[in-house]
Amino acid sequence: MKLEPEAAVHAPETQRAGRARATSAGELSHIALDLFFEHGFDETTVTDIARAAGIGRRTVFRYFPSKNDLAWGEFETMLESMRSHLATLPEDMPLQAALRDAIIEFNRFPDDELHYHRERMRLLLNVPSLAAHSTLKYAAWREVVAEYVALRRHERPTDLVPRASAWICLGVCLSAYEQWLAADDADLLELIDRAFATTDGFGSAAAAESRAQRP
Amino acid sequence: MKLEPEAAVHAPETQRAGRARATSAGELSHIALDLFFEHGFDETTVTDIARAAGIGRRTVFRYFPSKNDLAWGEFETMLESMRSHLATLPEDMPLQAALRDAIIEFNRFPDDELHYHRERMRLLLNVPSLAAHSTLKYAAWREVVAEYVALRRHERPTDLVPRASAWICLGVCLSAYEQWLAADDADLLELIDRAFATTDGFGSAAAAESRAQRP
DNA sequence: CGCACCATGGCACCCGATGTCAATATAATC
DNA sequence: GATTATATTGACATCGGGTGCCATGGTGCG
Repeated sequence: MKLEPEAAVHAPETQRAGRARATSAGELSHIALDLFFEHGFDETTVTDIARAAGIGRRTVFRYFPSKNDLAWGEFETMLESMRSHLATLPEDMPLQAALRDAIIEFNRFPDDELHYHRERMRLLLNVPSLAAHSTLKYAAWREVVAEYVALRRHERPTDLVPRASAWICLGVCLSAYEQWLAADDADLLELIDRAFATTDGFGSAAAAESRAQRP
Repeated sequence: MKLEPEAAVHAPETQRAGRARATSAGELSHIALDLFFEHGFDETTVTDIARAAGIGRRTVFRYFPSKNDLAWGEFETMLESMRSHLATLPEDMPLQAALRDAIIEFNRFPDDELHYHRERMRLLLNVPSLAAHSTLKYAAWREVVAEYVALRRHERPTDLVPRASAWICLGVCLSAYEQWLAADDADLLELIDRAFATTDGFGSAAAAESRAQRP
């Protein structure tokens, strides 16, 4: 599983002065993940990873800001492609349909990467320190959703509805992921679809009722 | 703001052999929060907190498993009361209305604690390390919701709909909290109500559409 | 009193994370 | 090919959160 060098760096950086990198973020992340799978996340120290990659411990932190980020790999890149995918959707597409489409696309992986992706997600959702760290990643993901909802509704991304929509989308995704990890023959995309349907009627009755009760 | 000794300990523990506790979890949490408010979370070391409380650093970790948990205080106790509140709701109450009711109750605070609660939430939502740690607390909260939804739907708490519902409820709450913190004259409970309404129609169209497309 | 019991806190230690700095390697330019 | 600009690299050193260990100190009871 060879990755393009500099795959994680945002600037393509065709020709640059100075010493060439000894490794790439993608490569380093894979080395770390293999160790995590084999020995467990907490049992693997950054020193172990550095040794396995043949670089210095300090250098690991130059590629990834923290040990946690190693497990997340190139999430930022994926976020960016979701953002641009949303931008291509037609204005007249219903908002919910657009979100569903973008989220399904975000979670579509080639067959040969599915197993790897599954194991990675198993770590991210089950290892406490990783699950904790994930909040920050999810916030970035929600921001993408909120920005789109705000655009479509002519509001600010910080307004209530964009924010709440983003949270709901995240919840839909993660509950689908949880089911996916529990049943190894499940289809992730179909689960996301079903989770989306859960929001049906949710809140409307309660909110209407409440508005009637409190003048 | 004096707290009962052992307020955080589940067993009431009337008379116990052995040395008496030097402080209580509630008291310690308040001391820590005051320091966090004044100097910032990251700038406050556990040693500072221990010194302010007049106890040893090691002892702090005996009351709270981590520095993060100090900021959360007695969340588990609040969870427990939400669980028992849900248990008192009539079976024939619509599920969404029941959830809305329990969540509103969970977030009702006496006026004199509102300011304190606000500052605490501001920390929890904005300090990165606390926001990260919150995932684990939210998971426990969602578990309470999922258990109730499962009970009402005769499913398991790990099934898709209970899990997704719990996520949606959490999202509703947190987006309301965010608005509340941004506008200091806002009414938290009303914001939660409005956020609940956001779920209206969410997903239903998209999901139906999708089911039609994929045989 | 003496005993069992439990909280305390000092100490050493691990590990993740960060700043500094000198050595080194390479690309572009002359 | 030599020079220079630019980055990488890793060896320190340091800090703070978290943990195991164990002696010590306070409490109630027989």
